Amino acid sequence: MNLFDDIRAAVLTALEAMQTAGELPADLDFANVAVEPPRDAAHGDMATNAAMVLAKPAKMKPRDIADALAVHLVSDARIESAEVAGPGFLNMRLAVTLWQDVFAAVLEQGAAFGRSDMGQGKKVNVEYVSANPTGPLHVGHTRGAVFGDALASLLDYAGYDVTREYYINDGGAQVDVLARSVYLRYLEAHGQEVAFEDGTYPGDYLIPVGVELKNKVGAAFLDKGEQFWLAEVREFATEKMMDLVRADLASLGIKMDKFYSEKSLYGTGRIEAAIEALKSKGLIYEGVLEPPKGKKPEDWEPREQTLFRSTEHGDDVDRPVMKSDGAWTYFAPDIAYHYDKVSRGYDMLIDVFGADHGGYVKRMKAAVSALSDGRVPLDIKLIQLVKLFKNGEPFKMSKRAGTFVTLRDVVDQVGPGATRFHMLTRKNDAPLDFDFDKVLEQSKDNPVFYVQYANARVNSVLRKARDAGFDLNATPDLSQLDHEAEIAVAKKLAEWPRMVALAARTNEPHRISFYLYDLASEFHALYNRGNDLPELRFLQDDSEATSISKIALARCVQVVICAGLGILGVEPVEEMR
RNA sequence: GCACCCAUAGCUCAGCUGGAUAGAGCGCUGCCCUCCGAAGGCAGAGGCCGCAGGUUCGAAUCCUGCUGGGUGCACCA
Repeated sequence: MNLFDDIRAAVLTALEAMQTAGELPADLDFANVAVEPPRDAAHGDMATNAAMVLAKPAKMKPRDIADALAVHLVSDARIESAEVAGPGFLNMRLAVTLWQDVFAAVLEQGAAFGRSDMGQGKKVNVEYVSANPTGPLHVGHTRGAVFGDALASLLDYAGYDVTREYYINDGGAQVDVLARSVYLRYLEAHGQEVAFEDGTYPGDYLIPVGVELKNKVGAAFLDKGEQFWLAEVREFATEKMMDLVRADLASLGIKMDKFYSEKSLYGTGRIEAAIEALKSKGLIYEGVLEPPKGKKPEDWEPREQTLFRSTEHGDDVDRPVMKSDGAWTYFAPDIAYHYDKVSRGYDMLIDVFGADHGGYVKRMKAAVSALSDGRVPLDIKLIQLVKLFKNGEPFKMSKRAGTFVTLRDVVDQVGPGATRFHMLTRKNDAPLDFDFDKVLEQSKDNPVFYVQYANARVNSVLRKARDAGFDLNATPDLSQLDHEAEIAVAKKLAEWPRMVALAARTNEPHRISFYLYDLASEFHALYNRGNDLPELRFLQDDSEATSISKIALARCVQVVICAGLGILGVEPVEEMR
């Protein structure tokens, strides 16, 4: 149920009535007619821009259209008044029963209130994290992980058929480095002194892997050349690292539907098939690229390479898919991977990348556009940096100094819920401050706490109601909820389905966080007014019936907050301690 | 040199794909809360939406050009 859609439908009906009455030309496009909450509540409950949008095509004055439209609208029992304002806005006041119906709808539909069918079951693939399998996930990955996961839930809630996917970069040189590093730990496990040179991973997390390798193969790899053990150690180490990654993700409540191995693209003809697909469209050629203007790489020299004509699909320059020595570039498996996603029948692809990968956006979009003949849109969301703070002081990370903060460090210190919520309090392309202390602070300026507190307060109300012996299964008389502060809550609740649709359309889960904060804020305001106005308190000692209806309102708030937290992947807290 | 992202209150940021007098939190000022609705409440001040043009009934939002910050720029993944 979306009240805004309902009222928009009423506006369209009125406009059509005007057409039959000859008050408006017959051939008009109503697509741009919108019904929105007015910025200032004093203007009314809802506003439409219909008169302004239609003035030009109808060759009429906005006010004339608005005046006539108002007459038609008020004949609808749901619309109490319609007044022309400003340049031609039509401000509507809705019957109070409509807002009370919102409560009824929330109670009836529960968590499904706000669900949308905009996705129409279309298949969406959300690829996120996709960190190299060379170590534990760190804070940088955490934000992308939370974002991608929340976005996936959001799209699911909006009616899409969502797949959560992780691309394992296990085909490149970095897993060889991993294998060599593990080999050193393996030697160490055998009691040898080893030196970690540049180009190896010195992290302690590989020590147990070295021991496990020893337990598995014994002394078999000692005093052997790399060609003897590299492939096997690589395989072993990558698996161990993915176990680590899976466990890290699980600590945040993230479970992928699919892990896709880059390595599986090599030697299976899949890369060749993808490039062939591009070739058949005339988008592959042998050529030499211009050197980049401005600062030229020192070792630049003209080389003939196999190039993808990505400029045909919006890129700035064509991109090499095969090096001059005949090996694939890193871009080639990426193309093959996305070709695979397209082939799996997705209607929409989303990639979540770190902001430092911004340079790949155009070429990836070009590849998907070419491979799907423009059928499948690819949206790439770039995730900005996380700046860590402790006690308000910037917390510098350094791999060498051993002060680099892992995903696990964060989750262990502040918990998965606070981590997730806080990571979603900024839009993805804005940098995020993460202060270990502030995230746990119990105050109004901490949105995590403020939203959780609202839910906990509802629980507290319910507890007290039970203690008072009220029958919580009784049918509430919602017509008693007519105070302006109570209706304000209904209005905020009515925005929820609209907000879900907006957030899903723009792929911006942070909008859910901000909405929840607003809703919590509205609820706390009502609760606080109970201090001065006893008749606004949820529990009315002298009237069980009144209490029951007010408790229904509190439950509605709880339902929507829990639905929202569910999208964000945050567990609601029962009570604040 | 080129591309992408960002620029909104003193600070940290929202801002509904073009709508009305641009919002929130912190900080600041003033009042209230000192027993049962606790981890605060109410009100106020604070703005050239980076700058300059353009598009139209209407621009923080779209276009162009600047300024300033971030990221990335054949063969590395």
